[in-house]
Amino acid sequence: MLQKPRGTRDFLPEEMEQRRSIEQRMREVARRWGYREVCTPDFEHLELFTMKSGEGIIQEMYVFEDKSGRKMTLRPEVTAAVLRMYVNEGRVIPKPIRWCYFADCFRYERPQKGRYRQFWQFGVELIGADTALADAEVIMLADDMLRSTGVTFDLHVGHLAPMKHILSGLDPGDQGLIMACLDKHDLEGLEAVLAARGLSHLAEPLAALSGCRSVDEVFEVTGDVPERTRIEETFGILDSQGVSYRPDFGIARGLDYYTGTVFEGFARNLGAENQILGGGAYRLAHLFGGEDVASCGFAIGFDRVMVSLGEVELPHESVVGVVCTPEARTRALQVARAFREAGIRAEVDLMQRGLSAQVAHAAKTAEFVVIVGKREVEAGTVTLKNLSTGEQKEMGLEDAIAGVAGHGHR
RNA sequence: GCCAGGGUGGGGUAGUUGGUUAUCCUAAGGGACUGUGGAUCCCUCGACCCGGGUUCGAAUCUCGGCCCUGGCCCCA
Repeated sequence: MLQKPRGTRDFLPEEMEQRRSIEQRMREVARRWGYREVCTPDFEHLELFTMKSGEGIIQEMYVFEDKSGRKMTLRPEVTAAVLRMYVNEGRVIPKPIRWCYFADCFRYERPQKGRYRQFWQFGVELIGADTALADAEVIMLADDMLRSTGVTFDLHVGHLAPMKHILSGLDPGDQGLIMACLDKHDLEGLEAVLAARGLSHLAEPLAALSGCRSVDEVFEVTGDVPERTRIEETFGILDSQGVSYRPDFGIARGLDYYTGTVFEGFARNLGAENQILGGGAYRLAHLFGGEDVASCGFAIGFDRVMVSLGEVELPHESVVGVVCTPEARTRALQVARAFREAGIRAEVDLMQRGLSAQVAHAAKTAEFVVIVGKREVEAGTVTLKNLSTGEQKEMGLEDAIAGVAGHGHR
């Protein structure tokens, strides 16, 4: 049998309905905050992503040549494309620009729990507002959106300036190593790296920074930094609005293009792949030929949210099985149409089953059965049977529709 | 890329000192049953991940690959 490609999934209707339901909650939150949906191509010029993230990412993307020999790739993320779109056609739009997207992305990596080669991200980008409130809004939106799904998570918020201040003057390679240790809160590894480079005097401030649980403590470690006022204002807004988060000034990994505020979210009940949110303030537009513009955004790992949530309860939907005898088929199709026009899901037998088998089948898949046979055709009625109670009654079509509509939601 | 554990009908499983036609449950289709229920009974459909090796004989042993699961690395 032909297998699906590695790291991809098929979704049966039951799972799709759950996914759409959670997606809809996220969309609704984005809408309320004024973030309008955009869509970019599933594939882009390879250059778009190498410009943003370097040549090293090529091995982790689905790269191909099109028939004209252009280097293309399936998108591994959406932010670069949104900023390209902004540079291409968004520059004349009044600022700030609030955009969101829900899109599948592709990365050629080893699959594991919560990590797939095709996966979905729900993200937002706020473009053109360079204020503390802009950063805070995006964080509050991320928090609101994750809460709407019901996922249990921890929100970490930080800023890159304090760490960069301590590390200023070191060579970039060493900075990277040190930041990786801090990001993992690996203090032993940190000490080893520092000792090997004769930088042991940095161990104490870096460890202190990693342990900071409030903004005040950060500046006790670093002293004044130019970004201090902005940082204090951002965190102050979050505090004033009762956002539940943990200050984390060790956030550092994989964030080369972030410029200031950074934040991450972690699902509490997932294993190794538990990060469900990543975002921050960045500047990218200049890479794609635009004027430099401040932006802030995030992406939610939709599939991980779904793994974390497990089974999602869906609203009840009444289903009607329309059952008929052969001579009543024309009338039965009219009856089914009338139910559908009233917004009720109605299904007819396609298998030429006998009446008994039709009812038995409906009992597996529906709450109601509407029987249309010779008797009903002659009387101009239908028989409505409630399959959960077993009650049945012959009545007019309008009454039957009202009876079903009054039963469930939707 | 690294480590570990796994792959038997659509789903779940039994079966490995190598030995007939591979077990059971479930789902699906049909029938018993031509105007009324998921029961019952009967029938049908349907699997040893792929390839090489050892052997008279491989689901079982062996090698390679593919895929899945958990962890590491990475994570734009």
